[in-house]
Amino acid sequence: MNELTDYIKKGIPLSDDIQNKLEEITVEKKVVKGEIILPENSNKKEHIFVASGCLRSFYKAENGKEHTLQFAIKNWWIGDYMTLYTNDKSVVSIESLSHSKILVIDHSNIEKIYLEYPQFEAFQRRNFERRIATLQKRILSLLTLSASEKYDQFVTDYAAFEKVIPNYQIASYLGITPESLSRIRKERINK
Amino acid sequence: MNELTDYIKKGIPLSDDIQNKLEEITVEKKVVKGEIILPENSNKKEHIFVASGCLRSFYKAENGKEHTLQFAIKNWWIGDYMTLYTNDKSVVSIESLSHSKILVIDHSNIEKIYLEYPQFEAFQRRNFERRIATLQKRILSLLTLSASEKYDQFVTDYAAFEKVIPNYQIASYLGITPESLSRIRKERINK
DNA sequence: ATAATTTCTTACCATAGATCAAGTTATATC
DNA sequence: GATATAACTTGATCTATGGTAAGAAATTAT
Repeated sequence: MNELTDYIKKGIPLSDDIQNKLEEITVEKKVVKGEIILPENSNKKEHIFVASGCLRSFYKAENGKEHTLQFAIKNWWIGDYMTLYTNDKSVVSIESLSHSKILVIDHSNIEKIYLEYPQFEAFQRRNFERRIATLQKRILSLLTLSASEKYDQFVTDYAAFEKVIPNYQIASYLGITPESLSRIRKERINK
Repeated sequence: MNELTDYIKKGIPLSDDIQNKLEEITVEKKVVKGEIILPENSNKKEHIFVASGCLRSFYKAENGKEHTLQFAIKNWWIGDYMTLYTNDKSVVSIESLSHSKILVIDHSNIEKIYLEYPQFEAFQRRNFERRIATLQKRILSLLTLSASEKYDQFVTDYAAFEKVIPNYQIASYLGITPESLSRIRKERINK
């Protein structure tokens, strides 16, 4: 297992001083399963850090179908990056898939911490470099793998969270239908 | 056009002081069409800034097929982020699609500049946030759009570079075959 | 516990896009 | 400018995955 795969599975925990600072200007929030943390079409620009549990961001297409952009597990950040630096309203929704503990930090507040704590800026810069790597890895998967291969990879990378994430959401993350995923899972059992 | 689309089209130019500093520790390099800047299976950890021209990074699958991960145009950064923090050899190749001017900076050198120039750290952190946004936007396209819709979006975002980029590479970026792209282009002409 | 709702499975049919193959046009090389 | 090579097009067929529908299983609410 290389460091990228390791990062995908575990994220990078905050150092104590940064976590303390973040908790100073925000509150660790407990959310329950199904709770919407950021709705679509919101004006909020927020960064969410997952202390425990599991969140997901998803895009709702015009035809009503949901497409999962990201699952965020312990030590991961999640937010609507696509509208962070625009005046547009949020394009994704973020919901909790389990009882979770999260830090919700407004973008303008986080910018203040960057100024105050250069080590946080450095931490995030490296963190973002790894995020770029995982996103590129996913793009390559979408470009090169069959439905069944994508599912294999998902199970490897998100093993611990399979129980929390319903299959239809896994399907929507992989870009396949729930029916196809069901067929793929059947093959696995039979062989 | 929102700021994200704007960023996709133009990138973010370096400020003069950062550009000077980067040129101090590296050299602006001229590369010709077809030149390989970073081969796959290399041990190099390099960041490349495109001053002019067009580069692309691509992954070569076992079956020999090439999958384009990124086109980098003026003011864009390109590199193998997937192996930046691992001991693995580079998984993508980077080549020039035109006569281009680039800055090639070793990862260990760039880390030094981050330490010396906090404003460069801040610049890159924001830059990476936008990168994450564009990558997520592409993932949503791959999840939600038909071949023809993906091509429409590509033409909008990369309009200026259509002439430099051969169609089979556009196809490999969109995750379709050159034959399919050819049929899509035919439809456009007929309507 | 029972009912209501949501998620998952399975079967059958439909289709977007892939593959194969052959020709055409464009680009690079001598 | 002729020739070789690479890129593009077009048609015929194939296939992986999607869509529809209906029932089974699991989860949630009463």
